[in-house]
Amino acid sequence: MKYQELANIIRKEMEDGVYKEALKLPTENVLMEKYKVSRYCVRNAVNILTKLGHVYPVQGSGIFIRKSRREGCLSLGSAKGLTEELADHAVTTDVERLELIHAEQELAERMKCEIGTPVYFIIRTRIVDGVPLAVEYTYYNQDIIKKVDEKTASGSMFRYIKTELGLNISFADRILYCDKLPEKVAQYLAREVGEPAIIVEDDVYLVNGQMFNASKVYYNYKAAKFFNLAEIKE
Amino acid sequence: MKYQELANIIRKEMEDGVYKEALKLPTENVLMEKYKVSRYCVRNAVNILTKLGHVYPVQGSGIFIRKSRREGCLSLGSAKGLTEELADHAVTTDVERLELIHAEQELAERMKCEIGTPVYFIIRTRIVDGVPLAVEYTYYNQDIIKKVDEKTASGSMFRYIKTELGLNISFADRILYCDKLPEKVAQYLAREVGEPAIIVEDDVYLVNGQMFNASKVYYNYKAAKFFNLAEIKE
DNA sequence: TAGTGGTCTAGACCACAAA
DNA sequence: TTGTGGTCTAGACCACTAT
Repeated sequence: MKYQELANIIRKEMEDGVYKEALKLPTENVLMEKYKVSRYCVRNAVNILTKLGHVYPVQGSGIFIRKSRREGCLSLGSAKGLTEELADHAVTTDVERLELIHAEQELAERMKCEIGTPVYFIIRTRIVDGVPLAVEYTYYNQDIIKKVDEKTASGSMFRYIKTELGLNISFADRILYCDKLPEKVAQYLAREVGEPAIIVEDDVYLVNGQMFNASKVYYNYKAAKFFNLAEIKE
Repeated sequence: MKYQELANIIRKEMEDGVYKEALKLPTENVLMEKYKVSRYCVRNAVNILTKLGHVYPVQGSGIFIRKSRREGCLSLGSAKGLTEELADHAVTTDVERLELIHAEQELAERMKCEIGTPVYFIIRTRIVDGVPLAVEYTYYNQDIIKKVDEKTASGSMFRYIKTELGLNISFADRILYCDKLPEKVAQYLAREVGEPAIIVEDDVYLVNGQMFNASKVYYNYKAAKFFNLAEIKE
């Protein structure tokens, strides 16, 4: 995909401060000329950067660089796993539990699979720079994710699924709410029972529309902030 | 915009159950033929529906209808104000405070305006179906939003800004985290001090890139859930 | 193999901002 | 008035799914 690569290139240039002076990207015409691509590619690349919150185009005026307040925040609009998202930090993982179970009715419904489907059930504590950040309760459909062992579970599951298994992840349904920290989770996080906790539930799908993963993650409310870019149309 | 209208039409048809049987939308070719538009329009319309989480296209296979778990949730990816978002419910608003102040340094920085700029400061309690859902602390740049009175503040500010003032809202930076409910907010929400609360901070921009609104909203954790669609690319 | 959505091109006109 | 991004068209080829 030319436009995805172009987006990466421009992103890199922005990080290197190439456009810091101008506060803008070059015009579409200049970008077309510079990278010898059609306007379609340029506009798609800019769309990607816009969705990521790096720029905003203004009709008649230019493509402005945005400085958002996302520093230190986890992204709600893109999901690539904690390991990649916090690549600048030391992320370690304690696998508290890893077993192959069979989906009973409720789980089968959530995971849109048959009752009795083999499913990996994993509990992990994610520790960032020495501080417990989150506890994940997560399920993987074993018909799709054939093999998970302690070693893979202690690393980046997303990377494993993409590069080792060659599967293409597409999108995630995400529900977010707040509740009091239950006892078991409080222990994993080394915090007090009844404290506030942010809870994020994800349903994750492949490009072919198959759901392969469901999860419920409790975040340490002192350590976790989230960022999102909301569109307002019409 | 033809494709925005087309998206609305298809959305309407989906609501009316036109494609319920097939579980899919018609193919791009059929949609082009049916609505006499180019492929560009069809694909843009489908993109809108995809971003809203209503469909997902699968290469080689079709455009599938999605049933997400968003029922009863507030959207994080689109921001159109509580009044519109909860159009099915009875939303009432108590204006606790409304005054015109002048931005001191900290506020001026956040709102990207000069120190001393006149700014409306508003506190509102939003009540949904009789239950206090949220308390908003919000600031409007008076250079842009010329006039706010008690009456407008007790209704939909977004609708007022769009239809009365004719301004085009574009996007919002959104930060979300969790904390213990402070005393004053607990009173407005009629809940206990120290309970969990979801806090959402928005910076809202016009299409010309001007920031006109900053807000901090405390949600009743028993009543508020949020939904978002996360993309996973590369 | 036929049909689907994904990528890409070239070119036109429109709406808005800045000079 | 000029230059910017926004919308729209027509047409080509690619990648993937179904059969």
